[in-house]
Amino acid sequence: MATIYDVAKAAGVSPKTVSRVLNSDAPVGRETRKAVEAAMSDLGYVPSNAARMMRSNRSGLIGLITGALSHKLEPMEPTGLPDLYIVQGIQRVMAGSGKTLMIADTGGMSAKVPELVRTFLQHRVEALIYVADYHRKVTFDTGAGHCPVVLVNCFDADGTPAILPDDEQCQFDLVTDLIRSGHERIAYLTLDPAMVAGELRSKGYRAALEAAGIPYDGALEVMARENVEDDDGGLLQRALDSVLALDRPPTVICCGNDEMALRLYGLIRSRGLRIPEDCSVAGFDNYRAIAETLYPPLTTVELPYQAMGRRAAEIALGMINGESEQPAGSEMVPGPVHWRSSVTALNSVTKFRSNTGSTFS
Amino acid sequence: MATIYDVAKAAGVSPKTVSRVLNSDAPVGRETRKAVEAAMSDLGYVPSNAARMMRSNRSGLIGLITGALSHKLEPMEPTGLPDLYIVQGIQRVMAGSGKTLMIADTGGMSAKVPELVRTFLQHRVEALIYVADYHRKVTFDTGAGHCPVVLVNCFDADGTPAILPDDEQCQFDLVTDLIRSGHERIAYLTLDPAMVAGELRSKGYRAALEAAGIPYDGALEVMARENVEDDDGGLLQRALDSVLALDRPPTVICCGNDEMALRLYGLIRSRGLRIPEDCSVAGFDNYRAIAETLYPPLTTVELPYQAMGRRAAEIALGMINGESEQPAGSEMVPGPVHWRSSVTALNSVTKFRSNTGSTFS
DNA sequence: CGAAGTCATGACATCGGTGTCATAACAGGC
DNA sequence: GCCTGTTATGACACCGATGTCATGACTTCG
Repeated sequence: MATIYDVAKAAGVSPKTVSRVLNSDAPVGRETRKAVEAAMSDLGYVPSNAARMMRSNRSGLIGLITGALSHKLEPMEPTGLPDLYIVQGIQRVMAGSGKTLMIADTGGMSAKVPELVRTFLQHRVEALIYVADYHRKVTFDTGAGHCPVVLVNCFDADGTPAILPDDEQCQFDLVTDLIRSGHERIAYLTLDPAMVAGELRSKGYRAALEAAGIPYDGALEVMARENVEDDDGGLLQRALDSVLALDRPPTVICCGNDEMALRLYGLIRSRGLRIPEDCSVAGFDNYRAIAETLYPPLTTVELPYQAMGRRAAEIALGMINGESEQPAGSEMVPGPVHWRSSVTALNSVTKFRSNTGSTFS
Repeated sequence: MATIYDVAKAAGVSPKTVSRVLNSDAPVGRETRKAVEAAMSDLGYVPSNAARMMRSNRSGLIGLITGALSHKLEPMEPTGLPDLYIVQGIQRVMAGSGKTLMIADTGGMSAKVPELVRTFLQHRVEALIYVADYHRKVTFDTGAGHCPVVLVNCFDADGTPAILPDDEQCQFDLVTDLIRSGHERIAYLTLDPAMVAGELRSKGYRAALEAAGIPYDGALEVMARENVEDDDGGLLQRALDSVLALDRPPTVICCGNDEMALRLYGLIRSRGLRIPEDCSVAGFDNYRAIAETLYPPLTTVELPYQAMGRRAAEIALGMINGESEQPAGSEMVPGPVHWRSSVTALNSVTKFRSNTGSTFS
């Protein structure tokens, strides 16, 4: 592979002049420039980033660690691909930034992360972005390497900058919209509260009730999914029956996610109830394969994964440029409520404006 | 960031000795080694790949260019994610090879490819892999840079090594299995033959008939999908009616892909026919969201995208090591037939063994 | 016309590792 | 005791760019 010396010799100039043509950081005579450019193209010269980096100490690389690529990709598995969306968002911002994004996949084994970090540090990446596949707490260690780190869809104990989905705000917005449309008896069939997302969503649910002055009724909030392998759905059935058996049964049932709503549709109908006339249903995730396909289409709320990715990329770039001193800690990104016909309005208000940019479809 | 000189000074040895500890390419005294290792860990030393590369001229990098990450990811869009599967296959092989895979996404704009190639060449990647999103012809130019290139899911005019799905063989296998189960009047509603995949599948269909000694009837092979925006499905309806109206109508209808089969199910039933009793149906792609969900489940054939990715990675590694001189030209990878109940057996053979590793589910 | 400023260019050192060769200490064989 | 061989280590050049400084030619201004 041709070097800058080969080009210099071929053009009859000094290497430094070739360098000046490459970077246009100093004036070069017209004839000289032409000769150099001709030599470069003759020799198929491509400058070496490695050599360039040794002087400048700027690699132009951003490291991205994720497991998004190794997902099973079973299209019918009712799980979105949150991390893939996040990666897309990051990719989009980086593409326009002049930095080169290096993506490394864990292959599903988080034990490989330290090795990948090491490789990235050897390449002197200017920032590291770690994308988790679901909202959770992690420990992310770069060794002693003091490289800017941004966590996405996860957070650690050290206050590393983190971009997180605002599960709480989303659930709050959804329940608030339900209340505005006249619902007061609002059940919530929750995910396992051991999951970060589950706990936050519950908080949002209660906060929305409180903000509206509706007393919290513990009987309306029931765990309906355990984070275990052999969850056969019995938990959901019992949860549904327990809220339907209340003296004042709910007029709407919120689900921990859209998948749960999908199964709930069948259970509710097998109890002889109509959706939404006898019982409204709301989900969480806006997993469109479910939400738009169900009849009636499902009211749900969306976590803004692409936007999270974009935001993470912006923060990483900002840290590189030293703009933001210490973005310190986590940043929540809320997402829109998708209002569909699985929820019926109980009051006379036929139209209302949400404060959260809800969409109607 | 600490350098090898800092470590040397801290350990009271020469930089070269530190280098020897790093690479264990020469004996080092036990005490010396311990001192060096202590210094490295104290300083959080990480060797610079850039500097290392300058001497060795081996970057340890493989460049991967794809559009897989920027797909729309609409889960209900009846299209698989072939290139994402391919990337997974490549990733898997590379992870075990000691090379670092750099993934660059085109963001859907193929015009950005030359720029990405240039960036990769600047990083002195040892090989370049280009993954296309559907089987097609491309031109892929690395400039004068003589870097090994492997194309996946596409091919060019210059005989660049290419890994391709064996559309023809797959369709051949599927039709052959149909014939074995007693079908002789086999219709084929094709994709637009302007598509590479469409043409190859048609060839496979005809070859299977010929191999079985069944005369080809042009009236049974009808184009049912044009590669245009406003394809409203009318073409498919007319194609179906034309084959059903024949004197000897088909006993089984093959579709250009699973999506077409999905729509065909509805059309066939609206004609008052039962599947598979009155008319069997076969698809192409094994797009599981469709094939496994339909009732009855769809017999179809799968293109082996993951395997293609793995094979491409192996070939790239082989070219780097100079093993395979010139793998020259393209390599076809066949995939398995998935035999499901959308096809009924017309003969008395209840069980048969395919020569192509069919699966039964 | 001389001083100062701009333009175009080259010599040389440097970044952080590693390959080559030299050196020193010490062992064993004759 | 001398030669040869092994082990452990260092000095030094080099990979391919670029930053710094110097140089010579030419322009401009007072």
